[in-house]
Amino acid sequence: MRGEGTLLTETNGQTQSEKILLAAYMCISTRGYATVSMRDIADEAGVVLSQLNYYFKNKEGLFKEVVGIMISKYLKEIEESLKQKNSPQKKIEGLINYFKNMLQLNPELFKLLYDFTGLAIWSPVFSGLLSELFKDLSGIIEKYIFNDLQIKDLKGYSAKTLSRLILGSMFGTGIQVLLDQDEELSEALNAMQIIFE
Amino acid sequence: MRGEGTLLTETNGQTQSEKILLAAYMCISTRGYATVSMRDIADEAGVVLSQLNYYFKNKEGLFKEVVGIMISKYLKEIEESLKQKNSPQKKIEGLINYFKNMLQLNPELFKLLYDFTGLAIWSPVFSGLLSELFKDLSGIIEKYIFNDLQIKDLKGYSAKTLSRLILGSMFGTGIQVLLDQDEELSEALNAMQIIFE
DNA sequence: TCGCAATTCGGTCGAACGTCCGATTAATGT
DNA sequence: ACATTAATCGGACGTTCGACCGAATTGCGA
Repeated sequence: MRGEGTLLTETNGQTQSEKILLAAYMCISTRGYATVSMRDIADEAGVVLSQLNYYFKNKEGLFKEVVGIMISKYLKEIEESLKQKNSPQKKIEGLINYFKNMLQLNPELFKLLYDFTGLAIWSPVFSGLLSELFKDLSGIIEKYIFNDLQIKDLKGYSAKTLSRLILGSMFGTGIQVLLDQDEELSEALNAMQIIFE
Repeated sequence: MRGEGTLLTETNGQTQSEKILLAAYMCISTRGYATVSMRDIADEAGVVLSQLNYYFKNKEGLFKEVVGIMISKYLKEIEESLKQKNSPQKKIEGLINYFKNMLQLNPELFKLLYDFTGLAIWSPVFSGLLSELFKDLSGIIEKYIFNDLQIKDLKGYSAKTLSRLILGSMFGTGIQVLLDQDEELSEALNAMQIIFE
C-alpha cells in the first residue's frame, strides 16, 4: 500500500529513470565523479539501488547518460549566447559573459565538464564523447563568429584554429577562476577579446 | 638473507621513501589518481603496503607529496623556457614550444596537472596547493614576459590579467590537443602569440 | 657487545564498493 | 479472467579499499 499514484507512470512529472538520471547529475556535479557511489545516487533519487542497474545496466552506462545531458546543455547554451549580436566583437563578448555568469551562478556545470574531461583522459569510453564535445563547441564558435562574417583568416591563423584557442582560453581561464575566487581574475576572460583589436 | 646491501641506506641510489614517491608519481601520471590504490603503488615500488603508511601517514599525505614534486617540476621547467630569449614574442614562443614538446613527448606531466587540478575542485586540501601553483606560474610568465620589459599594460589589459590568459590558453588548448590528437590542433597553441601582434 | 630506536614485514580489520539474484507487485494484452 | 511481461524491492555476493597492528629485523650509539 502506497500513498502515491501508480508506479509505472511518472511521479512528480518524471519517470523513474529520469529521477535517477537527475540525481546522478546532481551528485556528480556537486561532489565529482570519483567520490560518487551508486548508493549515493540511489539515495538522492529516492530509489532502491538495484533500480540503477535495471535502467542503466552499470555505472559506466549511467555516467555516459549524464555526459550526454551535459553535452546537450552546453551545445544549446553556447549557441544561444552567440546567436543575437552581429559583430564578432559583440559575439565573443556575449560568449564571455555567458561563461562568466555560469562560473558565478552555476559553477557546477563547469565542474561537470572539467571532471568528465579528466575522466576522458584515462578512459577511452569517455574520451570519444568529450573529444566530440570540444570539436562541436569550437565548431559553433567558428560558425557564429567567423563564418557568418566571411572571416577566413585573422592575422595568419585560420578560423578553426582561433576557435579552438577561444574555447581553450575560456576553459583554462575558467578553471583558474574556479580555484582562486579572485574578482580580478575573471577580467582575464574579457581579455580574450584582444583577438579582434 | 637478501642479495642486496643494507636496507636502511639507499638502494639503487634512492631511499625507501623516494622509491615510494616515484612509484606514486608514475602510477598517478599514467592511470589517474582516481583509479590508483595504495597497493598498486606499493607493488610498483617493490615495497610492502604498510611502508606507505609508515612514511606518508595516509593516502592523502602521499598524494600531497606527489603534488609537491609536480609543482617544483613545473616551476623549474616553465621558468627555464622563459629565461633565454629577450623579446616578448620570442619568450612566449619559447613557452609555447616547451608546452608543445611536453604534450608530445611527456604528456604524463600535463595529465598529472589536469588530474590534480580536478581533485582540487572538490578537495580543499588540494585546492590551496593548485591555486598557488597557477598563481606562481602566471607570476613567472608576468615577470619574464612583461615586467622585464617594463610593459605594464597592453591594449588596456594589465600584465597580470594577460599572464593569466596566456596560462589559461595553454592549459585549455593543451587538454584539447590531448583529447584529440590532431596535428593541426597544436597550431592553436601558436596562435596565442597573437597578443603581441 | 648490549640495548634502544628505526625500519620492515605479513597479515587482518571493518567498511564500502558494483553487481547480481529471487521474490513480490503492478501493468498489459487477450 | 488469466497469463505474460515489466517494474520494484530487499538483500546478499565477492572483491577491493585504506588503515592499522604486533612481531621480527636492522642500524646505531653507548
